[in-house]
Amino acid sequence: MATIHDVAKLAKVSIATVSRVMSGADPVNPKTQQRVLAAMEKLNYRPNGLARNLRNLRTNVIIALMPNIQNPFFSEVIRGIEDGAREAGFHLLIGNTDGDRGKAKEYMALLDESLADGLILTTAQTDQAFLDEFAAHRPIVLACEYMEGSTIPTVSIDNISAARKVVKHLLALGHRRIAHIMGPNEVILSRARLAGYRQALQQHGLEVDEMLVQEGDFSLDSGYRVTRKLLSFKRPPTAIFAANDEMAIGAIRAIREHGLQIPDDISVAGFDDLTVSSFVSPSLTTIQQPRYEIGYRSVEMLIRLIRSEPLAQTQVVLDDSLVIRESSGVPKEHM
Amino acid sequence: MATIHDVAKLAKVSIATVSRVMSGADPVNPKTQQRVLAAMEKLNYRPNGLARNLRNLRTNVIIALMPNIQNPFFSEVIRGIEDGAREAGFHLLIGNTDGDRGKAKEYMALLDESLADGLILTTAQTDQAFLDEFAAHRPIVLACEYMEGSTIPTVSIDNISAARKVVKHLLALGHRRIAHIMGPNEVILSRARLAGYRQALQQHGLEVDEMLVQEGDFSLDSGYRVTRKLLSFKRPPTAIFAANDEMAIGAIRAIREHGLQIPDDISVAGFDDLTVSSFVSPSLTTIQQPRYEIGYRSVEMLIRLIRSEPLAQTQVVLDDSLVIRESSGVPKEHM
DNA sequence: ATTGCGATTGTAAACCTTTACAACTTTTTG
DNA sequence: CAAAAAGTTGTAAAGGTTTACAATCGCAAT
Repeated sequence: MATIHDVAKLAKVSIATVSRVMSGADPVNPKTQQRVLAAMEKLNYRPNGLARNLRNLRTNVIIALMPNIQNPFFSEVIRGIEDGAREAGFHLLIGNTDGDRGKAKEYMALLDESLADGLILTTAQTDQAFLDEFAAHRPIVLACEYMEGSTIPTVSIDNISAARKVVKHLLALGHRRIAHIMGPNEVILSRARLAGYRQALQQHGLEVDEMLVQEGDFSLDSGYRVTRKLLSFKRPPTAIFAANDEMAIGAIRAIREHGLQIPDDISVAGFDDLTVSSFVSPSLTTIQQPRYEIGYRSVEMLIRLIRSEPLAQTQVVLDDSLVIRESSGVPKEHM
Repeated sequence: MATIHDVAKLAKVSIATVSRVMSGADPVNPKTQQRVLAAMEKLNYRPNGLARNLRNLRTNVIIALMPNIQNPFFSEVIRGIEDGAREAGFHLLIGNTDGDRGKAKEYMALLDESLADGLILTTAQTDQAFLDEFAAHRPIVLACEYMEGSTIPTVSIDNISAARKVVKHLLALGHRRIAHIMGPNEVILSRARLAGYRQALQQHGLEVDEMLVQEGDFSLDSGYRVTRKLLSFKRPPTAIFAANDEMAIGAIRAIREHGLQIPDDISVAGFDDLTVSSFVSPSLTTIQQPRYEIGYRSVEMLIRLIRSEPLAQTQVVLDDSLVIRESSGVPKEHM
């Protein structure tokens, strides 16, 4: 591999001049520049990024941590992050934590080893004190989740009000026995959506039947299993609100296998509006959230942090919207 | 940030000794070691990875390039890659190309800038000559796709025979007008699956009706659109074989909207066996391929290449299997 | 006492850039 | 024509490691 010294020697200039030709920061005599460019071409010279990074103490790498790449929700967020990163000249390192805090910490350590410039967390398991401490001295942005009482810059929707919106929709259709399939309890997001569910019922003067709140893990399969359980009750729910679309699709499968019609016998609503949700049958009532934009805005903020530029806003809340499709309808007794 | 010099000074040793304590390669007097460890602890020392990488001319980063992170097929492959990489102490940089060759080349350039040690391509657009040349001097593995006549190490299934298997299944059920929704023609994989489709028909003594071969782009939506077109024909097909599950799910939607029953009026088969494919209604007949293993084996090979270790095999072909579910059945006229 | 050896540690170069500063050349100005 | 300014280039240090090689020390063997 040719180095800058080889180029300098061939072009009969100093290495400083070669560097200047590359960066374009300082003026270089056009003739000299030509010689240098010719030499670089001839030697097929490629600057060594490691040396450059060491000198600059910058890597132009940002890390995005997510609990599960497989979840299509996150892959759209990633797209936003990746596009934003690209535009600013950053590369994206993706870390899959599988919800494992140890893995997450491994990735976080890369910041301290100068192997990455910043970090985006798409799900904070609740080690809030640790996280706050960590974020105090390092560029970090929290995407998708809002952490009560934290000062970490955040981009998300208002999960509580969004969940409330879904449940109110079901209430307005006439449902009274509405179940909730929540995500893992240790995920902040899950608890926020559950809170919205409770609020809607309470505002409607209804008690929450704790039997109707069941925990899943955001996977298709968990939605399927939990729904079978719900259907086995003496008084099964007339509507199910799942904390994400995947679990809702699992629920749909379980309901159909049970010989019931959607939405005639039972309504289903999800959360996230995955692309597939408008293609499944019945198509899914759900909350559309600006996943791409969440990613894009997060990385924008992160890069400002990295550059020590001031943030206009430290907590960004984006709009969501309820998308009503075939899976939710008036309950039977009301028809 | 404390450096190795600070640690050395505090522990009253040379930087070489500190380095030795970290690497554990050379022997160090236990007492000295204790002093050094204490100093590191006290200063909260973290070695600078950039400096280490520059010195070693290694980054421990590998890049995985894919056309589309959003495709759930790839996210499972990524998991395999990521796990394999982690186990070997490598980090994974994910590059989304959007099928754009320019973006792909940008990522590939990172190898020449010493910012990554190796590359896994999950889809080769056909710039075969360029790719062969590029791979000749750099650690590269091709995952998912087999490139005819290339010497680039590859891990994949036999797409031709797998596609043949699907079509033979449909033929065995009695179908004669079988459509194929292929992937983008410039993707090798798409052409392989098309080839399998043709072979199966020919081996059965049937002509290929070129009207029944339509091109999609692997997205749900393209499957939907193409199917509407197929259904508008005077003599629509009695079965549709889509080159991936997403297009198949799009096809199902279009067929239902058209008021037809699956599989009574028309059968559908996909390719990939996404998790969601067993949850949609009707559940999908498809080809199961070992996505995780493809990723895992690819990275294994790549790391051997990076370490200049010999490869036992340069072209690995893994097993696939046909999964028959609800979406395929006997055509009407045969019932 | 001398020699030799193993164990341990230190010195200094190398990895390849970027950039502050100095130096030199050419042009402009009075 | 001298002096100042502008334009161009070079020198050398710095960024933080790893490691080949040399040096030192203690101790056993002769």
